[in-house]
Amino acid sequence: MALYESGEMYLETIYILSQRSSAVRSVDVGEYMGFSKPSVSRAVGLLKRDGLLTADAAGSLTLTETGRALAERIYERHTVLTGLFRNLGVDEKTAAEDACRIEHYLSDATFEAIKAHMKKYEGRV
Amino acid sequence: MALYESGEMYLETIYILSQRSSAVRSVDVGEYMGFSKPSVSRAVGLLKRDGLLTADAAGSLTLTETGRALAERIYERHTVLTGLFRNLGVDEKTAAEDACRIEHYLSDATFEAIKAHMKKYEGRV
DNA sequence: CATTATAGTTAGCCTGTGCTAATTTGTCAA
DNA sequence: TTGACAAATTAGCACAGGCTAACTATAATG
Repeated sequence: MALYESGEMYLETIYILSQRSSAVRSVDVGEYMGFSKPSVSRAVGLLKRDGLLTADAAGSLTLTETGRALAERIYERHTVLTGLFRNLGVDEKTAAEDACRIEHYLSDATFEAIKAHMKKYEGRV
Repeated sequence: MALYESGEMYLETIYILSQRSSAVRSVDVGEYMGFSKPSVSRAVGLLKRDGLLTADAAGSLTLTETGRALAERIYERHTVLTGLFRNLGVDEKTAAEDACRIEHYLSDATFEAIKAHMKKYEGRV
């Protein structure tokens, strides 16, 4: 049950939308990500199959413990990396876009090193 | 003629091998990257079609101006990113592996910011 | 000369992940 | 009740980029 970039992006999106709204449906995920309904439908089906989320009768999506943990992991990477790039002088939008692309590919070791570095400099520019 | 991660990796590999050896053949590229001969054959064919490299009768591969420029761009990203991670305390191997994965996904803006930062601290740990 | 090893290509398969078209399902208003 | 819209699904396509199997072509060696 390997999780690829795509799956991580869906989890992260559902996690973010869950914090803004009481109910997250597939159609909301598709709109946020700019993907078609069938693409979301399949992706959600795979995540469901892999035990990372559940859907109630109304189509409202809820991350499982495992799913939420994975989503939080990616989301933390997203925020820390965005912060790193911002600190280096990159504009907010570009920083977030770059973080979004590379957040899936960093090893734990490297991410932890970046995080430690950011912590050390937090509060300063 | 969009160049994807795969194409960039092949160019970078050919560039690296070219600096170590007088002649680089497809089989050398495959061995270095751990890919099969047919995979290399197709990739090289695409790069040839796109004007990024040429092959002589003996099968020796040479990057064109455009191809070499692209390879150097990626290789620079590789070295700078590896240096960044090393500076943060990541071991050489992991730093290089991570650099290898994300070097394709950074915007120019973010990479230039990282490079400027590295330059500022060069000579120090 | 015949055999064998090496290099490259062709054909075709698999998986991930997007898409459109068409269909089902469910709710809500005329 | 029925017609319409919104949400979701199914079927099937495209493309990137790996793979194996099998073939060809060339070079080296007994």
